[in-house]
Amino acid sequence: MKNEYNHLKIEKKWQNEWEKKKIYQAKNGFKGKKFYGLIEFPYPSGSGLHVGHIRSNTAMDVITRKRRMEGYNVLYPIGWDAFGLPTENYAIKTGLNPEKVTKINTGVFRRQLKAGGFGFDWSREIDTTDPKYFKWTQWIFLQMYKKGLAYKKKTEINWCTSCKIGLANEEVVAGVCERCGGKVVKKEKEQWMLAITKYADRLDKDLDKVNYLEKIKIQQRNWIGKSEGSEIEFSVKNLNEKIKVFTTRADTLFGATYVVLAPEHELVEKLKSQITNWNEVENYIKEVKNKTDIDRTAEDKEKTGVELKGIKAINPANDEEISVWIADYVLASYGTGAVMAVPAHDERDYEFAKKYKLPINQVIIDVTHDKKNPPKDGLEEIKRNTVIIFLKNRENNQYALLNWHGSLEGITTGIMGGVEEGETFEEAVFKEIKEEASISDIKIIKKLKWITSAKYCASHKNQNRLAIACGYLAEVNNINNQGLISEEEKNKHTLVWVNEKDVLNNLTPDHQILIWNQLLNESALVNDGILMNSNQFNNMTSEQARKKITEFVGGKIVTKYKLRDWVFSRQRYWGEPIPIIHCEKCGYVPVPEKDLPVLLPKVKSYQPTDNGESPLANILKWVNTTCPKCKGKAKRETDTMPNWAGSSWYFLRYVDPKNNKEFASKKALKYWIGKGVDWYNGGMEHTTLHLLYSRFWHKFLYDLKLVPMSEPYMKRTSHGMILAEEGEKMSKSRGNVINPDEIIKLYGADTLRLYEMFIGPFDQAVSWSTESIIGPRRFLEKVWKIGEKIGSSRSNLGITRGSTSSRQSYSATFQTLLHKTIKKVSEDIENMNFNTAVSSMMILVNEMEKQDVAKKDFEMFLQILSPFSPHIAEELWYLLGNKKSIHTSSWPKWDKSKIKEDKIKIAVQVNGKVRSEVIIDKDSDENLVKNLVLNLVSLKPWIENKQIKKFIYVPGRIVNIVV
RNA sequence: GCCGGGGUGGCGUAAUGGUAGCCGCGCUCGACUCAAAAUCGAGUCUCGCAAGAGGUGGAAGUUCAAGUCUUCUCCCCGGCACCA
Repeated sequence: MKNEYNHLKIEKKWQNEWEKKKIYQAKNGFKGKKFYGLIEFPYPSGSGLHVGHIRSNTAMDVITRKRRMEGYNVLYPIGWDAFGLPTENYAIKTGLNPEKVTKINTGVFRRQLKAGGFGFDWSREIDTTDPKYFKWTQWIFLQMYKKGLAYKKKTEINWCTSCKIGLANEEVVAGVCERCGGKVVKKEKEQWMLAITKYADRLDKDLDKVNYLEKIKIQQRNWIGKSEGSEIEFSVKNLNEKIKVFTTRADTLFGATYVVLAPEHELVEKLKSQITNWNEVENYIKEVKNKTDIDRTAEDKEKTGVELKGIKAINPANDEEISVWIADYVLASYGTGAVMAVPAHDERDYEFAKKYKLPINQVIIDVTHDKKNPPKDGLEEIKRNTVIIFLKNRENNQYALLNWHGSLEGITTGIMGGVEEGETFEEAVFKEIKEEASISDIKIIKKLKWITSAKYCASHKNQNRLAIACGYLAEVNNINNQGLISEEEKNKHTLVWVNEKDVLNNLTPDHQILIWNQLLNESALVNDGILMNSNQFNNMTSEQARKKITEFVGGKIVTKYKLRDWVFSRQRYWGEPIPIIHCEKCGYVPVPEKDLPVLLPKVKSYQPTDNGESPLANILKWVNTTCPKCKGKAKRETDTMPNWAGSSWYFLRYVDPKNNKEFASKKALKYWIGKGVDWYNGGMEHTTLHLLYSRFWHKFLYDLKLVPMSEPYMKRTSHGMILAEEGEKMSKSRGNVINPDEIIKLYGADTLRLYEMFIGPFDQAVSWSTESIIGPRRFLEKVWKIGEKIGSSRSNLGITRGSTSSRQSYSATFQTLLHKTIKKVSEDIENMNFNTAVSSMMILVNEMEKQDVAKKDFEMFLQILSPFSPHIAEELWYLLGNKKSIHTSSWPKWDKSKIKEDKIKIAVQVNGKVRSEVIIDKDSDENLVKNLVLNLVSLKPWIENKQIKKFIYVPGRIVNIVV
């Protein structure tokens, strides 16, 4: 009798069985090889598990299941990152206790994750809102405080004027409060900060030690934003004040024609009495307060600013008097909060200078290295002044270009030539147009503001040339006056006229493309180059000049980071209380470690206060306390920690989750995290904040010798999101959320897991498609059928039909495929190419359907399937007579000898087009292949009566014949 | 705007620089059925009767050979420090 594949029955059955047998619990003996696989623990939101969780959890589940079968002691833990805004906002709205809400939500998540069949070690479940857990979050904060890494600083928060509540950036939508639409302003508040910038250099440098995806390292490095630059002081005229600027382009100092301060810069207030247009300045500062940093620096927005009239600064390089401005594109938080503006060589300064008609002085000559004729090492460099002219015929808007012949064949340029001794640039323009186009009646309509240059090798003269060029736009007054071009010039080049839009398609030298683009649309020259208009520094390279000029003006070379210190305060209820007590006499006093954890008080209302303080500030019974030092009256800190706190060290707690003496024992840490977590997978969206924060905390703990290694994670990979069918984010408000419960009920967890592994490349975003799930489901039904057939067969071999000879041919072809598949799936899992692993198993099963399969071969297939679809694999495994779980069996090894193929089919191309195929021995030599190929009948029409210029044979790959 | 990623059939996608479209969905036709579903078989990039030609967002380039490498350009997605 046949059983239908009933996922409901077998999935529940095995989930219970596994829990009973504890097969996924990590062994605690601290012996043998171990593997710690980690996923980001979920935030238990009210909307339940997202299908995206299933994707990332399954991926690490597949990896850890494979490791377990490879004999590792595996730790694959789970927990809840449960403090946070949504729960608190829900509590404010409903009056329900956030603790209760969290209990309900984690209950839903736990049930859903269990239904997914994940091999988590549930005995180590943690919850960041559990006092036994956050006691240690507070404890680590106190260690930071003791080391001077936690400090108070005035910063700005988003303040909703109508809700009277501090808002997260996310809650500010288009400048207004997300919930009430009220006006949002910046409000100053003293907040706790963590000095992550003290670790900036190590956070950057130590990325070399770890195995993170390259794009993750790049993003972290960019976020940390290390840059070498100079600090230079501009004195304020007639006043004993200095403006310190940070710049990475000290080489352009002679071109600094004004200075810009951030509107918040302290000097602005200081200079108030000297500023003659203070009203205007003050209004501007007010306006800026209502903008976010992103709005401020976005380059598509027009730059704004106000001059500080009455104030002048002195450029220390040339002692020139320059104006001083405030503008919102300068941020107080980066560098020194002031910049020197060099409009000729910085896009933003250029735009600003154009708008406010400020002087623009070129000090760097851009140098283009010709790619076709690059300068050669060791040759003499000859400098030449040149003109490059784009000549326009006004009648048809066409431009004259020269197609060069001889040694310059293939090159197309504008009209060009050298400026002779004693000749002006303009004279050279007229001369060259006359020589090369034989037109004398022209008019110069534009001269390029910048001088640019090109370096190339003039190979016929065996010298390198530096052509210093001036670009011109000229117009023909009267084309009818065109004379005859001399024979000599004709031999050198042909004159052609092309439409404006075709100039770029024809023009070949990069240098001339730059000049053309600049003539049409002038913009700043931002590249390094050679100095000009810079007195004794002329002709230096930018790189040399940065150092020399910084020295010359008494500045210093410094390293700056974009990374800012971490604002650690939240004016919220649902977070870890910051364990600090304010005593009027003693100042800030840390809560003694024996008094940890500082618990959240039980209250009825979670409404924030109306003065920007946390809801905790209203609970006087909790706030008022005694100072641990002087026993006098004192108040508790009412700010709580951000949700990032608990997630900065949670992976450490998993190794010893019930320890109440320390956050984890040394022994457990050494065994499990001796060299860091083995493999941490998470979302790209966590690359800059969570990942960096937890690396920072870990380094701090390492410095206290509390963890054995300076980096927390050995390997970091990332998953892509699952979007709704229409390619949008899934969200309640859009109503396009897929509930995994329904999918599991209808198709089974095995199918859902398999589908999500098959859906597309793991690291990329993909759209959900309920329609497509049927594919993986059909696949599992086929597997079920084949398994049933083999299981019910009497023969141990599992072969029910066929003669001896057909069995042999079965052995040869099928086993080759089987072992290739084992190899591919094994390797694909390591590289997270889950989609192609599933695809190759589908190919194998399609083949299995066509023939009888030996039981032991089918068992090997079940083993490689088992990490993806653990329940059905287990069920069939037992059905075939096995007595112990498939998940504790040994991962199958592929047999190299079975994969090897002697004869291969390769394509034969003629001029790059496939014209035929040929079957050859794998290691045939070229002559043999050539002989075989040239006599192919199917190739005759393509090579007959043609001369074979080249015969290319890439062993084992392809043949290409060039005729 | 800055930083990071991506663009290939109707759809999700595959392809160490070497026969573009494997695998899956959908669709078409056929078998089974009174019928439908399920299942099984055949087909499915475009144009063309065919031979063949064209084709991986667009333009140019390197190469015997480009989806893959280089430059430019257009479009889409993620992050931007108080969402997690």
